[in-house]
Amino acid sequence: MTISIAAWNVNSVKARIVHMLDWLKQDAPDIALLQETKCVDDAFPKMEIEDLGYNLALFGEKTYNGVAILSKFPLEDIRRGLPGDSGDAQARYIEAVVSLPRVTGAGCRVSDKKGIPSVTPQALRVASVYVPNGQDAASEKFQYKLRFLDRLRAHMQTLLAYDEMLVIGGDYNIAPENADVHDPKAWEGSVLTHEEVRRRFRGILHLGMYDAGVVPGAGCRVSDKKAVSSPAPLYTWWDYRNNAFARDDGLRIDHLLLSSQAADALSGWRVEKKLRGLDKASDHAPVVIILRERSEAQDL
DNA sequence: ATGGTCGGTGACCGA
Repeated sequence: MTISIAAWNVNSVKARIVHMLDWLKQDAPDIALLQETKCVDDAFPKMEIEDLGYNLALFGEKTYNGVAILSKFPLEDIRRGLPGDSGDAQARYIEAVVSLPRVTGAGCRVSDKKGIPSVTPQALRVASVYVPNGQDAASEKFQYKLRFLDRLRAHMQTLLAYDEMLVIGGDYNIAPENADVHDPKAWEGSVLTHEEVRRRFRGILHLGMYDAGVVPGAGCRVSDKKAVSSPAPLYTWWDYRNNAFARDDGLRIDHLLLSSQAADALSGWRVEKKLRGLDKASDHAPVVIILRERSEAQDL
């Protein structure tokens, strides 16, 4: 059994509802981490999504930001807001524990010798994060971005101490390396490539979070156990302006960061680029990872 | 609608 987890900045859930429902039907990710839903929870199109078999955890606000978790499995221990600044009212972080059904053996046993049912929960914690863009390196918004990243790092440190499968996905608004940028020179000094945000991204990796989009020394992971030796850059965001998508003038700024326990289960990573090419597309494409569930043999 | 283009909002702001 595998589990797919997607991160997607939808740029308004209401403007994207048709694309989103098509995607949820066709791609059917088990878990979807959404950003920039841009609506209050009461206005979120819950029913259409629930009808596709998803449980929802929402943290929205009017006009700006807004994050959500969609899950085919039950969600528990839902927490809204990133710790570290009680005065921060922006809806940019939500996390939850996903109860995974874990079928032991070949899946045909009803119970083990103690009579415990064969389907036992396995903890997976997920979070959807929308890191501030920062606007301009000289602006107050950029300082907020840096403080937010410091808080995110501190919170990740807390979560990593739980020693469980952890996936924090979303729009980080950071292109970690020049290889993640179509034209690094043109983006030099921008808030997406700024050395101060790249330092903080590296600081997060140093804690022990793994970037699912990177195989050390090999570039991007494209599918199960097939790392390409000289991969084409795989971007996740293309500006609406300047015909950027047609020129593939993009950046990789959406990421799924994994604890080692989750990274051990990672078997695939891909960008759903076709969604960016549709009419009325979001400016971001979904990023999807595949986790394979632990087998009994690996537990021993 | 401050250049380009979006989306939400409400007579611009944020990305």
